[in-house]
Amino acid sequence: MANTDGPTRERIRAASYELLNEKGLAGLSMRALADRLHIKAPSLYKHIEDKDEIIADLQARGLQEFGIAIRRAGKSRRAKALAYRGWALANPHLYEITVSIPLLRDRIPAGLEDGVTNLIIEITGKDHEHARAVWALMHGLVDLEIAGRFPKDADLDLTWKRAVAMI
Amino acid sequence: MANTDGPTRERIRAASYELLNEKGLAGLSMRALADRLHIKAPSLYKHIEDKDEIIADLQARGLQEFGIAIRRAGKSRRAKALAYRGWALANPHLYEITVSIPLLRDRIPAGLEDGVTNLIIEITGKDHEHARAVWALMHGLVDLEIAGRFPKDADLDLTWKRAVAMI
DNA sequence: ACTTCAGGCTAACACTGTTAGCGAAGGAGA
DNA sequence: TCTCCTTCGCTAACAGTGTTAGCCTGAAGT
Repeated sequence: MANTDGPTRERIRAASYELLNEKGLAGLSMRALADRLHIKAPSLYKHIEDKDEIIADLQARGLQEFGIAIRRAGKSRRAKALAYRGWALANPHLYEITVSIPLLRDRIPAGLEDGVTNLIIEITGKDHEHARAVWALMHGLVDLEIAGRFPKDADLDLTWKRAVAMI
Repeated sequence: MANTDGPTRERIRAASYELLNEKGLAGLSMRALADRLHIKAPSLYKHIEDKDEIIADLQARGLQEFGIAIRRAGKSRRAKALAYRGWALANPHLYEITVSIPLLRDRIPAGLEDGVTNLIIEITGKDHEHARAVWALMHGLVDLEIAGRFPKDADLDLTWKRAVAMI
């Protein structure tokens, strides 16, 4: 029987977190992960079900840490918005894994996604439709910035200032 | 010598366009592409350099068709915004290939990316910073919608109405 | 008729996630 | 202590990915 909750499993989770942050989503392969733990890739499957379990775990950690960062930020909409950008740029791979591949809803703790969504709604203080637009605005800015879609000489600080003013 | 501009190359381009729209980015493999042309995968390399050439070609077509759709829309900001959403939802895979993987700038026609960027700036009629925020807003809305991040019961028509009002 | 070459082909390589099955180490019970 | 069973490593392998090397055939040019 596979050990799905032992100390090795915890080490796998920790190593995958490091690997993601260092090498990005594309660098997160089962063999690279196994190398880091000085075991062979197939041995990972004695402790976890499949790669999606690792993905889901990282998505959950991403959502959680993101939520904490937003909560910690100052109360003003401006502070929250800058915290959004700041966290995403500081953790681009963690941000990527939560937004640019399908969210494995069945395998992350219930309520986690809603918790983050509600957090954004609280920030705006208005209705859900407005909150979604604000969320989309911040997500779009970060996504385009990380993807390098804005020209190098773009003044993104100023762009964010304008964006916050639009809210 | 490889034939890099013959009729077969044109057929490869056409087939890759179909394949992308039918099966999505994940379904666009060299072997699947070759199957559609009734040849074997390695034979593709007699006509093209590598897969990135196909990706770049599709990104260029995406940008071009997107630009046309936006230009054709009514002059109002609202009409333009709805055209943005409409085109992206009607061509999700083409939209995806232009925004969710790195844009192969060195391999798409010069000026194409700037053309689309300028188009968005024209829509807002304001400065670049404002235009970028508007672009991010629309991109974010579409990206989150395609990724299924909004709840099923979300009224996205209304969300877009609010978003347009924010512009 | 001879040569050249475009454009197919198969075999293979390095990579991906994953499964089957083997073997050694350690603990539990007689 | 002997035996048994579980845990947890391992290698070999499979199907998939993009890609390269090298072979062969048919057609076109001189």
